Amino acid sequence: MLRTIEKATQVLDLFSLERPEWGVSEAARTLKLPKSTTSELMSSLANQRLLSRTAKGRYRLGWRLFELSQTLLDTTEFRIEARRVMEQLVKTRGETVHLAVLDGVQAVYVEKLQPTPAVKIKISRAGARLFAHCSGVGKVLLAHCEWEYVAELLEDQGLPALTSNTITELDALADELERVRERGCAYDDEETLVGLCCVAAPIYGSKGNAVASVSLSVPAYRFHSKKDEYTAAILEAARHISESAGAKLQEYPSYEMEVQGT
Amino acid sequence: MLRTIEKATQVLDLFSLERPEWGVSEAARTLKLPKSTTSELMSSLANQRLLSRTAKGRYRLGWRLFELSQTLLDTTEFRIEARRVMEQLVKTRGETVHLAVLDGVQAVYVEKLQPTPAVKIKISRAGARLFAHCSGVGKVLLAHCEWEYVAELLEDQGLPALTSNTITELDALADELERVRERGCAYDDEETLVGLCCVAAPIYGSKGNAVASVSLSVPAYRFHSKKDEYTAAILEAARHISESAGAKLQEYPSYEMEVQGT
DNA sequence: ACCTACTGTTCGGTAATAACGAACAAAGCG
DNA sequence: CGCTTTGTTCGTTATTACCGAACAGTAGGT
Repeated sequence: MLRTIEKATQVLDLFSLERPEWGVSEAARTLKLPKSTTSELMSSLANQRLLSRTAKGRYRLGWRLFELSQTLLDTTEFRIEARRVMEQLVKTRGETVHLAVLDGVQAVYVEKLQPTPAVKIKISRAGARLFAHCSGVGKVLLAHCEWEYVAELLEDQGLPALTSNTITELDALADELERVRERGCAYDDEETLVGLCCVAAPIYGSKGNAVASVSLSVPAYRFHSKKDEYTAAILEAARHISESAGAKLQEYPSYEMEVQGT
Repeated sequence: MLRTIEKATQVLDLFSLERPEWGVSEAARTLKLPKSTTSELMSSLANQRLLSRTAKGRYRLGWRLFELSQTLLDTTEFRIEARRVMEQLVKTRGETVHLAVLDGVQAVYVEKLQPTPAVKIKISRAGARLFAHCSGVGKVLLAHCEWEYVAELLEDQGLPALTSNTITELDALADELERVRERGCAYDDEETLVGLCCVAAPIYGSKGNAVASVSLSVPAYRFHSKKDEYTAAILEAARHISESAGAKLQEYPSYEMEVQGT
């Protein structure tokens, strides 16, 4: 583990929605690093365009992060088809749809679509990281990993209770994941947020492994009566995406040269 | 300049649309670094989730890049309003619209919208980096920087000729940028790609500085006859975005807690 | 089922280099 | 104007990233 890289990402992680701009001194204080060290770190990151300098010598996140993120997205096979199916799902069901991938032992929202201006779930957003043990998408993705791996990482992180329904014991989670595998989808019964339920289903890649998960998030009072209906819908959506995921590989053909347009 | 960070970004930059997956040995050969060094680099980046490991011990870009990119986008004031105006513009004009920011001495496309399935400009995409001296958006952004700064950076990079119309001399560019400032917009007369023209206008931030640029890209044969019309359209669009950009700062109010949704 | 050629990772000793505190100039503010 | 705080620079010390070789595991070909 290279310490410079560790520190560099600590710096990058400072930047948030609430605090998108940092000075060297503030950062140094927060990270408890010497000012000179922090200065060199941030200056180097800025040279690489992972940070950008503001007029006043302060720093913001740099656009190379956006570039890298775009090539990540554009080489994620299932994303285009997933988006198509998700739009369809939002239209027919009128509920919020999420797409997430597993990153370590946490899940990351890749996409979020919600019915135009209806009941909005403000809590989530694309790029947000969430606990896997208490979310529908998270449980689906964990269910398709080797348990040993999951257990080890979860021991370090713990299973914080976000609501009274959250599963907080490793054994209980193991049982739950077994059920998820059996029935082919996961439910979140107000385990993350009181009043919010969801169904999530796995998306399989060309090699048959679960690469992502889609979910339908519905207010609790509306969810239970139509549970089966929602379940069927998300399963079908996930199947559609999975089927075209393998084939979608051919849809990135040449992209030819790195010619620049205007 | 910390060498570890320099090497880390060299590694990150390996990943592209054509080559989204790299092994340690391949990377080491390409970067001309010892295999062990490269292994530690990539392994450390993976620990920080800037890379992710595939099943077979190879590497892909990591989802933390997406997270960081999203907070960058979500804290870029003008983006939401820009998108709204751009959609409008595509609808009324039926031509491709770009949004770009300056990053160093190059421009980066932040957004690209094109009329549904019409004549597509395949050359550009969001996240792409392009030479500033030969593109509409690029010239607009350069025009609003201090010339000394621009000149210095351009000397290092040079002014490669992408077509016979490309400005390749620093003096000529200085004159051109002066014209851009005077008339308030920049033209790209097949300077990047033969057959493609565009008009670009600056977006001003709350402090009156040019923070981004929007452009309208049109095939040459269609452009010249309607040049004035397109110019008026892009200027108005840019003005709209600029006006709401200052105010848009208040639209990110609390975002409250980092509660996680499902 | 073999063997070969490759993969990614581990391990120490060594030399390069990142860390650090102090001194610096510049900007912000009272 | 003077006081504080900003970001950057500098030179020395000790940390630490580098490197080659040896490692275990896999894929491919015979």
